[in-house]
Amino acid sequence: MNISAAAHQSGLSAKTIRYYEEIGLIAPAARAENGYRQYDSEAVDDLQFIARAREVGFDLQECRQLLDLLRDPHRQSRHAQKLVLEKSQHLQQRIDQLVAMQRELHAMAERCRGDEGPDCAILEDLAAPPGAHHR
Amino acid sequence: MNISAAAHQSGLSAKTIRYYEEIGLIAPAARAENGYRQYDSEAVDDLQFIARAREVGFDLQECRQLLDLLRDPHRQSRHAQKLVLEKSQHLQQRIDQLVAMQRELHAMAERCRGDEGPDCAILEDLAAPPGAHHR
DNA sequence: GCTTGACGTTCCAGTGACTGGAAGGTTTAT
DNA sequence: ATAAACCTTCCAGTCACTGGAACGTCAAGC
Repeated sequence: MNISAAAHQSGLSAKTIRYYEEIGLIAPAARAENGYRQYDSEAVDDLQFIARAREVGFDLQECRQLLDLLRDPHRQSRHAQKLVLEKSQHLQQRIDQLVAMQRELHAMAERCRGDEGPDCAILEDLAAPPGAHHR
Repeated sequence: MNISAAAHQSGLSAKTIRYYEEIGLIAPAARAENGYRQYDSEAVDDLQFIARAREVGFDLQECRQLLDLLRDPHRQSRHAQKLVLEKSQHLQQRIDQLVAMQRELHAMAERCRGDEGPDCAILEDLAAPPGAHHR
């Protein structure tokens, strides 16, 4: 299987697969006589595994750890669970942050008349946020 | 006022302020005789405006637009509102994404025993996500 | 006057996870 | 023969900084 088929099957781009190989996240692909990379179903499994881990929010360093666990017959499932739990907590924090931002944006947009005139609650808020105290 | 005082007042780092100057987001600061950058309260206002806009999720390109609006006496508040509304919608999409990820992580962690053994629902899920159909 | 430490300056490199593009080789179909 | 759709490598750029080197400046204490 050539790289673009592997890309299609894994949902990654060919560029991304080459990049993963370059940084050593996956083993160098076998090569055909013409120099083209060849992928078998095991290689595609790895790519899918990574794609899936990326989708749920793991960075490449964490993908590496997960792959290591996947390949380790003596692994302990609590190690994987720890990774997931930590990621889940970080994600929750990030979500809380974004929700707070979103609320502020929403509140700003509400207070802005949004007309042809120059008076704008948004710009005022950004210049002197509500709750900031003046001298 | 030297750069570190301006940094303190705006909540940005000195590095970041120099960077903003370098990319032309803010006007080059006045210089003292010794070459040190000098900031007056107007300059600090700009920095605070940017810091605030960054906090609610605007990227530097959008900060530039907001600053342009702030400085334009003939601005129309609907332009600012449009920026905020679009940002708010993007943010909501991102939040929805992250919440979906978080739910999946949570579900995975729940199903994993998290013990000393190698059997791990997490790694299985990542290898063959629930809902994926096999050949 | 000397040293020390905390400032300030510039410039260069690196981050993460790709993405785009150039310049070229290969394969397949027309 | 030629076009298109692949593949290859390598280099540069993205975004918003951050770290560090190498150097100049300033204020305080001895």
